[in-house]
Amino acid sequence: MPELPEVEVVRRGLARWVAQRIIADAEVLHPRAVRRHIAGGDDFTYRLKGHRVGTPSRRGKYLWLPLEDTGQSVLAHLGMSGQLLVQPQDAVDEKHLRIRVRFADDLGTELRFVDQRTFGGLSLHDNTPDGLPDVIAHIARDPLDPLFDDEAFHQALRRKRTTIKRALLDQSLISGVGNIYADEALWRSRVHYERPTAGFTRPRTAELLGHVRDVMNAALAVGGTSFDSLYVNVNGESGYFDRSLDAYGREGLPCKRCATPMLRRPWMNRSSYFCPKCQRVPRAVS
DNA sequence: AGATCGCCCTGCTTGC
DNA sequence: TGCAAGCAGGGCGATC
Repeated sequence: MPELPEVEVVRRGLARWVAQRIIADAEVLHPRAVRRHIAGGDDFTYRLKGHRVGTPSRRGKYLWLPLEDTGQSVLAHLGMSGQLLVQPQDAVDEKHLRIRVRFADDLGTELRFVDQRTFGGLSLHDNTPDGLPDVIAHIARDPLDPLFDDEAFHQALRRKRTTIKRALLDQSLISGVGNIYADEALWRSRVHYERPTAGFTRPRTAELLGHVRDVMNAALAVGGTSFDSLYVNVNGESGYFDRSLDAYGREGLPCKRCATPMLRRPWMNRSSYFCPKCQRVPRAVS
């Protein structure tokens, strides 16, 4: 499942294989894949035609392709199962192919949005003066963004009446962190997922942010290897998840620090994995 | 107004 | 073996 590192790998692939190409045509094969484009699939297709793709950008789990000289961008979110693939034009359609984009050149490849569960999608939006699609203006900078403000994040934690994992998944506070990286960073920080954020000290916030960055950079380094010349790879089954995770999915397995069996707890209609010894449940706060 | 909850979706896994 | 429930879960809109 794509989180920030996987989306960044996709962005780099698009920069290499799609940037500067002129769109000849697009084809929407499933309306849900463009549900965020309010005017609908035909309008989406019409507005892409004839425009040159600029440099792909990313914030958190969102990425976008600017259309040069339009002030607009094609926004993409991969959701749970989305892939952006650069495929030969004559390759057989994927079972869950949702959108196809053809180019006005003779490179012989096209861009495909493939998505089994259709939680993701593409849409076209005006850019803000910052060059950001307007509908994601509320998304915070991500922890790999040089302009991410650590101190502002710490102060936001102090102000909130919430718990740390909720805060990590709140894309308006910090973006790009999903369930997996949240559990990994919390394990590395020895912090329980239900610890109230209001009591976070500056050193604790700093350590947590450091671990978020470390685990994302480690994933990014591995994810980069799964890229090849034809694919803009978003392969959730690639080796990283099996080899490098310390917490996520390790229910019943020994903690890699203290050998205590790891636990899984239902949390917000999903799961939290943690070590009951390293990550103590915080005492209730009044 | 900030926090919380339910829904969207499909394929694989699990259990009876 | 077959069917159904469970599970994966990001983001957004509704609700309290």
